Amino acid sequence: MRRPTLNDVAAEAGVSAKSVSRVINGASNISPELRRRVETAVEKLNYVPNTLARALKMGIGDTVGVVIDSISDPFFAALTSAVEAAAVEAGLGTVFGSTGLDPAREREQVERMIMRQVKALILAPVRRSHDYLRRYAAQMPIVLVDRTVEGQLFDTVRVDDRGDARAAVDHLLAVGHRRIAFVGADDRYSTICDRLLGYRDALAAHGIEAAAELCCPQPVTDADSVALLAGLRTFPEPATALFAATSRDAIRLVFAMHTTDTTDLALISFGDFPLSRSLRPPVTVVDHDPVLIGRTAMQRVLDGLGGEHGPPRDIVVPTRLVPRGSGEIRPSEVST
Amino acid sequence: MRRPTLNDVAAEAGVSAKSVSRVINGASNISPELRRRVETAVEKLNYVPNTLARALKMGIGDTVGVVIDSISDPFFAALTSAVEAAAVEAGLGTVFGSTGLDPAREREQVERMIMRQVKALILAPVRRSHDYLRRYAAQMPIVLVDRTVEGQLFDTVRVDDRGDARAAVDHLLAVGHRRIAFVGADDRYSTICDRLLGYRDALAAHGIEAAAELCCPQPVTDADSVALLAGLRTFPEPATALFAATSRDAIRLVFAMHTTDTTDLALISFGDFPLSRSLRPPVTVVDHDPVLIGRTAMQRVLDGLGGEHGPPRDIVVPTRLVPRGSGEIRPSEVST
DNA sequence: TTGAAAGCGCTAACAT
DNA sequence: ATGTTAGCGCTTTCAA
Repeated sequence: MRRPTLNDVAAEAGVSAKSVSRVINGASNISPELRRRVETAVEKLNYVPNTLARALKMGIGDTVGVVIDSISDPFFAALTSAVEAAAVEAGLGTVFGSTGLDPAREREQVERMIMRQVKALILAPVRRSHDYLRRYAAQMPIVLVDRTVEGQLFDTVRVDDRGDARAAVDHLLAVGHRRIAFVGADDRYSTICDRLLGYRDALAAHGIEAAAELCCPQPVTDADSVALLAGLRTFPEPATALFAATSRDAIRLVFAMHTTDTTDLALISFGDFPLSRSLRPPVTVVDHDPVLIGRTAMQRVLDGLGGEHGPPRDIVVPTRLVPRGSGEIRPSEVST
Repeated sequence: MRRPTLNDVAAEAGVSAKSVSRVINGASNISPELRRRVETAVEKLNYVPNTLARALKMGIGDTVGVVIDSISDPFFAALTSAVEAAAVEAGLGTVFGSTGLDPAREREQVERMIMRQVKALILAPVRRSHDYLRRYAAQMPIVLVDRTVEGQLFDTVRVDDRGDARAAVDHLLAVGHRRIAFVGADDRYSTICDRLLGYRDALAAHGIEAAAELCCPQPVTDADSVALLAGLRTFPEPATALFAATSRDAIRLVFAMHTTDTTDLALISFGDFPLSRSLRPPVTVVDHDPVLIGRTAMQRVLDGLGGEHGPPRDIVVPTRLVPRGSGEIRPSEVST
């Protein structure tokens, strides 16, 4: 039951511990005879080196920590997967932790990572002060993803939520819509707040006032979605277009629209999703690519590990507005 | 840049290392005065304990390893998330690794886990011999998820792929279909092979021969899906129903069906997916719950850690056939 | 209640 | 080409 150690192997092979270490790590000057004996012993005992001890001795591990909202969120799953792939390529391991959007748990997870001696940290910060993070910034590269924190203290990789949302709403305005609902408002996410600002920017630029009743929180249940949609259509001046703050909101809206046989509302989703092209009409989306963000973040980590020590950079990756049909429905086509 | 150690804290506080250790670990017999001084020093130095050293000393870490195909596969993302949640509750950390379906990489990842002294291992095995795993089974609990390996050597948590697929195909047969296509055949997955067996079981029980041309590999591109669908409908005896081996296949089929305005083919998906209810008709699915599998696997891990040492168990979690419409289309409704 | 010494498994420095 | 010594940061005896 006890795992064999390097010393066990040394004893078995009748050589010194250091010789075993050399063989394991592929040092150059080793007699074939010794190598053979060590390898036999390793095989016999099922020896696997203890990374913990090695990391302890070396002073640092060879893993990067990734702390995100939830691994089951498709956006973060894809981001995380991209980070892992890039890490594997760089010969690094990855350790994940999820915050569940709880600031206390974020800190807990980050400190877990530090305890594990991670070499670098990639973090999707939860809203709140991040002073506690600053002290670790001197010890290792820290790259924020998806969201910023106040003060531009760390490297950040994200999209321009405000500008990209504005562009999407501009698109709806250009088609002729004036009553555009924002669905999925949620204070807990700074990204969503920024998208809301972008939405307002676009309206303001067209001299339209952002009506409070057109700004809706995320529908959570099926009944919610249906009620929300019904509400939006029964105002004196009904909504003719919907801007979904996240693909999750878009998916819920699609459900409600299909349930109620609503096919005459324009819709743009911030974030693509698997079946977006298979709906009728296909859904126009802001393509918000998590893989690109993950890869870029890992690149920054490697730069930092490579000794680059410039000031924190705010890297904004571009998105594309992908018109597919749902965002091009004209208000005149909407039956009121 | 160097991280402060327990000894640094001891020096700062003017006490012994062991006293610091006691405070950190919340030992009982400590004078308030000493505790205060240590806490001050910890705060001042931003000390975070080194888990590696602790784990080394203690002989074992406090994490469980999870090795799966890919974290960006929604099924495994959900499974993994459930494992993580259960682990957090049990005060354990989790380390993930993905295999990308490569047997060599599977072994690499598993050994990485062992090197990190994980306390237990949860693994979605890739097809191939798993003799190498047996030697670790004595050292820690190993629980296989989603797929078995030959010989019933380890605890396993999975669904009855064969039986559940058979039930789904039985459902189509009961509706009256005789030409049912199996879409998504893939030798690399034992689960999919089992589903194919179940498909054949159902047909055989009805005295129907499984036509080779109705067994299709996974469509990979959009063009593939469309061509595949077109092919299935142009046989002398066209397919009237589709059984999708995975939700991924179902999603591709839905895309092809919508692209080609095909609404008169029956479809059942093995595995649910987000928009399944929003399509028209809504998609009938075999509900294959990754969360339940993840939770159950973690439970087995905890049992094993708790010292339970029975023979390996093969735990089969149930699925439900959820009729929503697409699986109830009758062959007479199919225009040929 | 607190501290000193020993050692977990490994490797870098220095022998030999 | 191989072995010896020492110590990474921590905790567990055992003393005081």
